[in-house]
Amino acid sequence: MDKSLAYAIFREADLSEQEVNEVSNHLTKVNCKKGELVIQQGELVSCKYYIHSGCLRSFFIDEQGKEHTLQFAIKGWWISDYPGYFQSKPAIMNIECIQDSILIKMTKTSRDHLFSNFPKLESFFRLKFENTIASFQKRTIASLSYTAKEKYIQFVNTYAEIEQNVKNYHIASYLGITKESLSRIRRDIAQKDA
Amino acid sequence: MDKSLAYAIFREADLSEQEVNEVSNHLTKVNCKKGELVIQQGELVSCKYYIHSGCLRSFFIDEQGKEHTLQFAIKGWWISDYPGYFQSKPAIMNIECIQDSILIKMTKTSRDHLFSNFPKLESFFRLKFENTIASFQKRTIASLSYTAKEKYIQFVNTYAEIEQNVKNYHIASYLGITKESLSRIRRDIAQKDA
DNA sequence: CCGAAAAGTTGACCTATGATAATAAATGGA
DNA sequence: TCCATTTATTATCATAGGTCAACTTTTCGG
Repeated sequence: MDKSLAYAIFREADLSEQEVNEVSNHLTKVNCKKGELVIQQGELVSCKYYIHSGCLRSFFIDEQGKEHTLQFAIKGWWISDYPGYFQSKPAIMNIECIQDSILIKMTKTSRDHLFSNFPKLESFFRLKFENTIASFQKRTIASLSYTAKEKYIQFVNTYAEIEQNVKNYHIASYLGITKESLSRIRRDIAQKDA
Repeated sequence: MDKSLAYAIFREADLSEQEVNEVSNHLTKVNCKKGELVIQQGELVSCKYYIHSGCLRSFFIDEQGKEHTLQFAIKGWWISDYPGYFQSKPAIMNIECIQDSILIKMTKTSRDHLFSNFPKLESFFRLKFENTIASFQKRTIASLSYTAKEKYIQFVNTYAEIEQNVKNYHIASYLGITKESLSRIRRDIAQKDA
């Protein structure tokens, strides 16, 4: 894959030219159309994806057939079904392209190979993981203590860029409420502002 | 600190005797009484703790003064305020000893030092982080799609050992419901079983 | 072993959010 | 540009879980 892309993705890892070359060989560029699923519930998870452009979401479908959005990912983020990816198991969620996107794919095999050869890369991802964990703790706090309205306001403030790229019913399913409830919340907010 | 303890904590890291010695110098054993707070909301977070014995929980207090439990930790687990720990910032939560415990404390400084000298340790924690992230994704799924009753049943099944060590109102606050609701759920389950 | 404090339960009532259904508005392909 | 489809809104009614308050049971220090 194009070296300049690899360089951009791992900028903070401060790789040498030699290292960038090697890493590039393990990455694949993937064009993905709106609506495509790059990971499907039940299928073995073998990759994670870096979003070069576009927008994706991970969601799962419960027994009643309802969708629940776990995560959105935009430019610069990584996304995968982590329980499946880390343990090479079937996905418990789907990952859907919600806008035409350009993705950089990294297989688990490549990753393991790179980790053992380039400690810098392992550090790079360890740092990413730390941020992910901190975010999850914050989201858990929000989910335990905020009302639906507060969650929505926080979401909009924290992820303004994402908010502009996704449907309201996706946001609702991320917040754990129905699209109708979100609609009421939005009306309340609009009224108060007026 | 006692080398055999360090050896046990990092068993999977497969450290050499030399490495165990070095690591030991960076760990401190702490005895902690039931009720003590090892981390307090608002104070700078400088350590994470390994639980050698006993039980702890992390929780935060919202604006209405209500407690929300984020995590429990028993023998073999690590606990900290991660947003604070990773970024050396003030804690957004409290960490309380809910049983007399023996903890092994690792400062951020020690950790950073050890990571740069022992890649094995960085791998060790990277793996832990992966498991943590996978667990968080699963918890998020539960919190988005399960009823209170289902969450409780899953909790008991997943964390039987913890369930025996903590108060019901702690479990309620972990599940995001009131102690009264949990009480009713438990009655329902008991009735069905009878 | 006792009594106070902590933990758990129960009942009556309330409220935020869900369910359903109808409608309105926005979007996008021919 | 138009129409079909998708998305968003609104209204009505239902319900899971919250609130408050009284009461019971358990725990634990003296």
